[in-house]
Formats: sequence, C-alpha cells, structure tokens
Amino acid sequence: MAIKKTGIRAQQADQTRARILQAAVKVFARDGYSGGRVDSISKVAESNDRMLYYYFGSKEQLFTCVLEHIYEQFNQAEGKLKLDLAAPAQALRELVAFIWNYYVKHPEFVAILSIENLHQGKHARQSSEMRRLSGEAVGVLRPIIEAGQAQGVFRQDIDLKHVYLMIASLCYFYNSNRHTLSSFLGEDLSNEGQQQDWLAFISDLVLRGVMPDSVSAEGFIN
Amino acid sequence: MAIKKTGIRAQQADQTRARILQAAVKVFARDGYSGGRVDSISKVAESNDRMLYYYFGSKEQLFTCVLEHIYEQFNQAEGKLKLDLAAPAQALRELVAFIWNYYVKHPEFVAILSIENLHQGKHARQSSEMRRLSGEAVGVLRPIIEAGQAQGVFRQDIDLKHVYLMIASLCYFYNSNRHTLSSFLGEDLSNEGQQQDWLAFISDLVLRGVMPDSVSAEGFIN
Amino acid sequence: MAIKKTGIRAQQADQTRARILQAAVKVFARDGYSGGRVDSISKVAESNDRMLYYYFGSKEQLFTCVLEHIYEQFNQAEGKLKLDLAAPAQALRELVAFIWNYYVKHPEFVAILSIENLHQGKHARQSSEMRRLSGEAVGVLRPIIEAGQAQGVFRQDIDLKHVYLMIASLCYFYNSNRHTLSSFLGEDLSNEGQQQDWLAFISDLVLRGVMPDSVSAEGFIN
Amino acid sequence: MAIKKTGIRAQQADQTRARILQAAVKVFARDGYSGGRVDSISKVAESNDRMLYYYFGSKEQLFTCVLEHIYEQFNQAEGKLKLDLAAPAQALRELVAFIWNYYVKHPEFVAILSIENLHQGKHARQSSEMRRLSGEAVGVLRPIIEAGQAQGVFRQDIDLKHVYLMIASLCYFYNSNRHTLSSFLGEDLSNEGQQQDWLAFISDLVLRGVMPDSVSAEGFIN
DNA sequence: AATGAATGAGGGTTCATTCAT
DNA sequence: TATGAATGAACCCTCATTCAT
Repeated sequence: MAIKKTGIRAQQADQTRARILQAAVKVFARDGYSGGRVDSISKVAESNDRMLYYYFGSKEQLFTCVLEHIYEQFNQAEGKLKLDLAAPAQALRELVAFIWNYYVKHPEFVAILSIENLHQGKHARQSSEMRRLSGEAVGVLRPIIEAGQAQGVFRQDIDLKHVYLMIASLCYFYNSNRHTLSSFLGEDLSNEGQQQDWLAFISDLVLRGVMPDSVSAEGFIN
Repeated sequence: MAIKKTGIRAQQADQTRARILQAAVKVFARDGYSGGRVDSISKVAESNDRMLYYYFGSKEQLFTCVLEHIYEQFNQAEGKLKLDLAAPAQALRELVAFIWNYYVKHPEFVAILSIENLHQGKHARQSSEMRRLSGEAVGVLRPIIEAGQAQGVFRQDIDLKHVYLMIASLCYFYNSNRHTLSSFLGEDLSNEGQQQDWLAFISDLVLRGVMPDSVSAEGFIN
Repeated sequence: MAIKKTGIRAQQADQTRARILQAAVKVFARDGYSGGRVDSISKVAESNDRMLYYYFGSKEQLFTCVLEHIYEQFNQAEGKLKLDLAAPAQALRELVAFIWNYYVKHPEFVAILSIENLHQGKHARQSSEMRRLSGEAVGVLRPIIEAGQAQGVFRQDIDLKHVYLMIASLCYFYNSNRHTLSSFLGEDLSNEGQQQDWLAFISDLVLRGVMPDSVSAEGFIN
Repeated sequence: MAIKKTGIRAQQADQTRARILQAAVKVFARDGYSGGRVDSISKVAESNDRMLYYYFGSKEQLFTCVLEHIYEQFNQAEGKLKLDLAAPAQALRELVAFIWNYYVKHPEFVAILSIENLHQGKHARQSSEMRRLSGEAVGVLRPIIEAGQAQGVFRQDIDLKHVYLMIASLCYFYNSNRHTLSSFLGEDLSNEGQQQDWLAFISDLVLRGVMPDSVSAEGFIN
C-alpha cells in the first residue's frame, strides 16, 4: 500500500477490487449477509466469483472489508465538517444535521450497521482496522461539548457518551426502521417534509438535552 | 382461531404449532431471515420440517406469523400498563421505562423488527393482521400527551408522532446497535449500570422534549 | 437395524441406499477418492446428490461405508470356504487360490484398499465397524496353520502374521500394480495364462514358505 | 538436457524446475493425483503456479515427469549395487535387501507407483521415457539367476519374471498397504523390529523360491 | 397429525489453466 | 524468467420444498 502501484494492469486490478467492494456494499445492504449472494455481488461488479475470492478471501472477509469501508467513508465525510467552536450550540446543530443527512443519503450505511449488529458485531470485533477507525467515535463531538461547557451554555454534568448516543439514536432509528414505522404510524416517513420536521425536532431536542434547564433551546440560538 | 379447539389431538396440534412459532422467533432473531434455516427451526421446536409447512405453508408465511406474534405480545404487555393520567409527566416516565425494559428483556423483538426493516417491511405490509395490530401504535401515548396538554404541563404544539419516535429511537437504538456501539465507544453497553444511566438520561430527555421551554424537567416532576 | 423395516417406501429407500453404495464402490475404484465426484456417483446410482448426503452424510463418510462394505463382502465370501483341516497343505492351497481369485474378480476391492492406504488408512482407523470386521484377519488362516503344525507338515516356528502377509502380498501386488508391471515387464499380466502361471507359482511358494526345509512342496502334496 | 546450460539465469531456471519437480513428488505422494493441487505444489516449491505451466505444460505432464523422475532415481540407486555373481544366493539376498530398503526409505516411490496404477498406468504407457527406463526391469536380476543356474544352485525351470514379481510383491505390499494392514493385524508394521523380521522372512522365502527342492535355504547360504 | 424419502436449484468455494505485462 | 490478474467449470454441500404413506 505504501508503495504506489503503477502500470495499467495494476490500476485495472485496483478498479476491479473497488468495483467488487462497492457491489458488495450494495448487495449486502439490499439482501443482508446470508441473503447477499456472492454471485450477485460479482455480477453487479461486472466481474466473476473467482475474483471476489482472489481479492477478499471469503464472503465473510469481504463483509468485514465492507464494514471498514463504509465506516471510513463516514469518517472522511465527518472530517470535512468545519465547525465553529466559538458557537457551540450552532456547531452542535450542524453536527446533528450532518449525521442526519448522512444517514438519509447513505441508507446502505445504516443497513450494513444493522446487519452487523444482527450478527452481534462479530466482524467489527475481529477487525483491527475497525478498532482503529472507531477509535474516535466521539472525536468530533468532544470539542463542541467542551467549548459549550467552557462558555457556560452547556451543562457541566454531561456524559459525552450520552450525547453521542442521543444524536445517533434520533438520526439512526428513523431511517433504519422507517419501513415498519411508516406502516405503524400510517405515514410515509420517507417523505421529505416529514424528514425536515423530524430534523427540526431532534435538533431542538439535542440542544435541550445539553443545555441548562432554565435556558430555552430556540431562544439561545437565535 | 375464533373457534376454540377441543380434544387431546387438537391440543397437541396447537402445542406443536406454538413450539414451532417460538422456535422460529428464536432462530430468526439469532440467524436472520435468510440465515434462519427451516431445518434449524423444526429441530429447535423438536418437530420436523414437514410440520412447519403443514402449519405455516412456507418459510415466508412463518416469518410473517412471527412478526405478528411478537407484536401481539408487545401489545398485550403494553395493554397491562396502568398509568395515572392525572400525573402525565409521571405516566410518560413510566411508559418510557416500560418500553425500555421491554426492549432490554426481549432482544428477539428488537432483532425481528430490524430484520423486517432490512427487508423493507415487506411482510408487515402484506399482513392484514399486522395492520390491525399496529392500528394504535400511539394508542397508549395519546391520552398521556393530551392529559399533559390539558394540564398545561406539556407543550401545545407537540406532534404525537414525534414523541412516539423520540421514545422509540432512544430505547431501540441502544439495544439494536449495542454490539457495534460497545466496540466504538469502548464500553460494554450491556452492562446494567450503563443501562440504568441511559434510562435515567432518556427519561429526562423525553420530558424535556414535551415540556414548555421555561420549565425544568427534573424540577417539575419532583 | 434390529427392527426390520417394512412397507414399500422403506424397501425402496433401502434400494436407493444400496444403489448409491454400489455406485460409490465403482466410482471410487475407478477415479480415486478426490477424483471420485459426488455427482458421478449419484448419476451412476440413478439418484441425485442430495440422497447421497441424506443417507451417508458426506463424501468422506460414504467412502468409509464403501470400505466397510467391500470388506464385509470379502469376509462373507471367505466365510463360505469349506476347507478340510485334515489336509492342511491342500487347505492352504485352496485358501491361496480363493484369495487370488477374489482379487482377480474384484479389482474394485484391490483399488479401494490401495486408495485407503494412500490416505494413510484414516477412514479405516476411524471406523469402529472396520475394527470389528478386521478383527479376525487371520481367522481362516490360523486353524490351517495349527493343523499343519499338529501334523508335523508345517514348521513349528511359523509367524502367522508372516504367512498372512506372504499370501496377501503375492496375490495383491500382481493385481494392484498390473498396469505398470505390464509396461515394465513387456507382458500383459491381465492375460489369463499369465495369471494361471502366477497362481501356480505362488501356490507352491507359499507351501515352501511354511514347510520344513527338507520336505519338497510339490512332492508332499501329490 | 543433452546440451549443458550455462550462466546464472539458466542455473536458476534449472533449480526452479527441480524444486517444482521435487515438490510435485512430495505433494502427489501425499495427496494423490486429483488431490494434489497445482497450487500446493508451487507453494511447496516456493514458486508460483505459472512456472509450473512454463516448465511442465500441465498437471498431467508434470505427473508424468514425476513418474519418470522417481523411476530414474530408483534405477540409479540400483545401478550402484555391486553384486558378486560368484555367490548368486548371497547376491540375491542383497538385491532383496536393497529393494526392501529402497521402498522403506522412499515411501513416495511406492505411493506414486500406486497412484499411477490406480490410473491404469496411463501416464507410464504414454511416456517414451518410461519405456526406456523400464526397458530392463529384470536387468539386475537376470545375471544373478543365470549365474545361480550355471552353478546349479538355482532351479533350471525358473521364470525370471516370476522371481521379479515375487521379490517386488513381498517388498512392495508390506509398505504400500502398511496402514490398513496395521489396523487389521493389530500391529504396527512401521515398527523397525517388525520390518527386520519381515525382511529376514522374505529373504529366506525368495531363496526357497529359486532353489531346488531338496536344498535348504538357510543351510546353503551359511 | 405426523413423518421418512426425495428433489432441483443454488449455496460458497476451489479447480486447473491462460492472459498480459 | 517470472508473476499478478483473470476465468469458466466444477467442486462438495445445503437450501426450501414436496411426495407418498
């Protein structure tokens, strides 16, 4: 990896690998792990079964790579966020919006994470790459909270982990379970208006969650 | 179903059916839909493949029955809740606690719902029984909120659906994604202390979510 | 096994099992263990792959059954031998002739044994049935030798195992290696005349091997 | 081959070829022809699949080369034997001991020959090199027998081919089938004591096989 | 009501081999 | 000379399902 490959063949090889990986993301997200057929993946990738084993060893290892891949992509996107720590509440709102939008626009990210959890997180547990990637789950969140606390606009007794879970819950569940929810609630949660409303709601809610009791969420921001 | 069966043979038959259904809940929750083998189910049920087809027709129909079954169970449990509408905040806290505890104690409920969503809710959509069962998703929640609004302790501009989603999100996600979350956060979310902390946090948060801005959550309740 | 199966279905089932077993003998003998395709076997048996697994569990277990089967057949045939212990030399000649003829007429027996040895006898070692069947490898030979010793026509210092190995070697190798031998010796060992000559030779040789030094083999018999 | 290659590149090439050949001997002997994977061979040879095809064309041709190779090695070893034709019985004993020891020390030779016979000797038949190498299968044996006959210590009516087969049978079978034999006889034939006893036994037996009836085997030699 | 026997299609995986550089 | 990339066919085996009793 350190040494850059050159030559047309090597480049094509990288492309083949990449195509298979992307196809796997798509197929696993659509059909689950067991349901995701090796054959389907290689067809979507316009390659053949054998190459999948050539590059990834097995279906299981491929899934692990998929997991690493989607997480890396998420991390990259998150890394590009430019948040103004001088305005912690605003920064927090923007982070919530980012996460929400990422989940909405990347249903495969949500699906793959759900699949992995149905498998008790066994792939994530076995992957050292995953441990590296997840090292700073709260990495972006932490400075915001600390800045808010320093300014006195956030409560001092906040558990960072709780804030993280709160945001993730509110963004994830709506998307991961939108099908049964739409059935049960009798409303199409995929509708954009609904989505906007929900984002507004959780955005406020998160702020309420971190702010001192006497301070109004809306009031403060404006 | 409506007509009660009698006789030993009929009872045995019902027992066989019930054993298969419970085995299916267990196996699907553990292995997913594709991964859940008809064979495994009949073995766990101490029956044989053929009976599964005899009673349920197909794997797919069996899964639909499983879905209906777990939802019916949840509804029954929820129906037993005795909430004091005279104290809406307290009632809301109790509802949150109930849902949280139900998810914690019935991981198969959470798993099966996740599976169904990975399948785009197709079984739920096709089942009229499901539509009936889900008819009143917000049925328990509605009177609480209305009572709170009548008393002036809850905001008037609350969207019932948002409250429902908020509670469900905060209870569900922690459980459904606890494996990857434990990895990422570096803490075991299955730990009981962690669970208690989280319940306390979301319990407050939900109240903050429904109360007028100037009223403190803790303050009001106590 | 103890309870005799009845009914047409059960009989057909036994036949199916038997057909697969016989086909397996044939195919393994022809193509070796790795070379013997599950598919070929089920085709020869006029059945299908699935039944092979239904009855035998795996290719490996099927091979073990084949091993047991051919050995059982051999034992049965050997058991039918009626040897006159009053004439030990003659009895020994008849035993040699029987073994020789069995190997000639059952090349699959020879082949399967060779295959098993190329696999270091792992199937035989793991099969309790094989241990039972092989329990009396020298069972038929022993009384002959003891009778000969009692009559003073066989040497007293004979190692039963050596006699067994001598006979088996001389009968087996000619058949097991006839292809390369035919090439190397420039003569077709499958030719019946050659076979007769060899049988006569080894028949004498075996007698020479067990008789006291001063007694001529041919002389004594005639 | 006739023209000696020179230069470092050429030498390396020869070494690669030799490594592959030796690896093939090892792998085929261990796993059989079908079971012997091209991949395993190239790995053992610390080379790669492609080189195997570069040097040998195909798996089948490689096996043929293996066959030729092991036979050549045997011939070379046999050629180094210095036998005293003035003492034919002693010479015959030494030849038996040589063959026995060669088989014991070269189980791969025995294995590969067995494999080739399971394949009906097709590779040997197609190889002109094999025909050349096997040209004088009885080449070493013939002068011994003729010398013995001339001295009157061996029978006149001996079939050279029978003597060859007798020796080969008695040496080969014990080794080729030692796994099942050990199982069946309940004794470990790989044990050195057992081997020595057997060599003594067959050594005497072979002499008995070639000597006139009235002459004792042991008596004569000593 | 219950169950052994049977099946075709397809599961993940590996095979020997060839291409292109 | 040497090697990564690629392939189609076939491997052993298991799937959900149905038949016949």
